[in-house]
Amino acid sequence: MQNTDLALLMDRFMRRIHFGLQAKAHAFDTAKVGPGGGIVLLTLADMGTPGLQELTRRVARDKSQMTRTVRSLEAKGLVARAPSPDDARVTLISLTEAGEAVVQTLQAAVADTINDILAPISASEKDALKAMLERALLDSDPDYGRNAKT
Amino acid sequence: MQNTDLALLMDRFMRRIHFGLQAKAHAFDTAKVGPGGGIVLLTLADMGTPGLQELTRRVARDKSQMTRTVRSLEAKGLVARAPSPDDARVTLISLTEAGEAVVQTLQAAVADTINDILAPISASEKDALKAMLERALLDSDPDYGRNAKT
DNA sequence: AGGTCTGAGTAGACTATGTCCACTAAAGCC
DNA sequence: GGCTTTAGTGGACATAGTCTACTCAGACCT
Repeated sequence: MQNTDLALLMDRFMRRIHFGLQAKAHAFDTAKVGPGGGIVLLTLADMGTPGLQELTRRVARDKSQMTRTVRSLEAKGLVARAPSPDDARVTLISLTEAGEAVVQTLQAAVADTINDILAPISASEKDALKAMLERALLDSDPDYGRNAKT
Repeated sequence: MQNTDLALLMDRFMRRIHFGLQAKAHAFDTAKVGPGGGIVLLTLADMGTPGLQELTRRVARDKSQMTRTVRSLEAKGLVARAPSPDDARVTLISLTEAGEAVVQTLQAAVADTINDILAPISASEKDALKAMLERALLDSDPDYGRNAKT
């Protein structure tokens, strides 16, 4: 019943990744994107060309913060923003060529770090782990969105 | 090879927990301990009476930040600090009665939230998940598992 | 039409965390 | 005794998180 420690384990796991990446950041974070920007870029690679809100919900961060993060990425030439043709309120965000390139290095670095940490875990277990998390997250994507006020 | 998305999944998972807890924080965070303090308290419940550095390593946070977090918890009467009899440099940190009580509520709230999210995952899978993370962390972290409280 | 409401995005202000680095003091070691 | 290491503290600064308020475009009326 004590699932509490699962949260602690995950927290430690995330930090482990964080430090692992940080240790070799100089080698790949050429665009000086930082953790926040990195997550956004990777997510973007996964989503295609979402609106800012979709993106915000996916990475579960605050609207206004996402505005700022995206702006900083735009300033670095890694993402582009364009008004949606369907709805003039939404801004579509997409990776630029340069952004794609950065994503490649990021993915390599992250995969590398994770593989280090997950070394004692077999490939099939890794898949199971991933599938589990996917299933849990897919199931309910409720509006824990701040500002959602729905 | 694409283990990158595992990191993204975990990140989302953690945030889900975070927001889940935040949503009902008013109901249990009577001591207004916040996420940072909460993790420390829970870890403390798990470790017993570690020195500040052991604790710092376990939660993988910065030394000086831990000093501050612990001080704020001490100010709230949730933890106590005492010089180690063995080594005058180390300060041992322990939960007070009040701290234990808070830990109880925290654990209940966290377990509750996690169970919500992990609803589509069977109990045995949860165990497997936990075991996997434990194994991965144990392997590369010499500090893990020490001072386990009876 | 005009009026009102909702949803997307931006901006500001403030708090909390994270990160770096310099510093004191007690051990530990020749 | 001097020299090096280790635990903890404090300061300064950067990044991320939170909350509120605002603009503007669609949607939905009648």
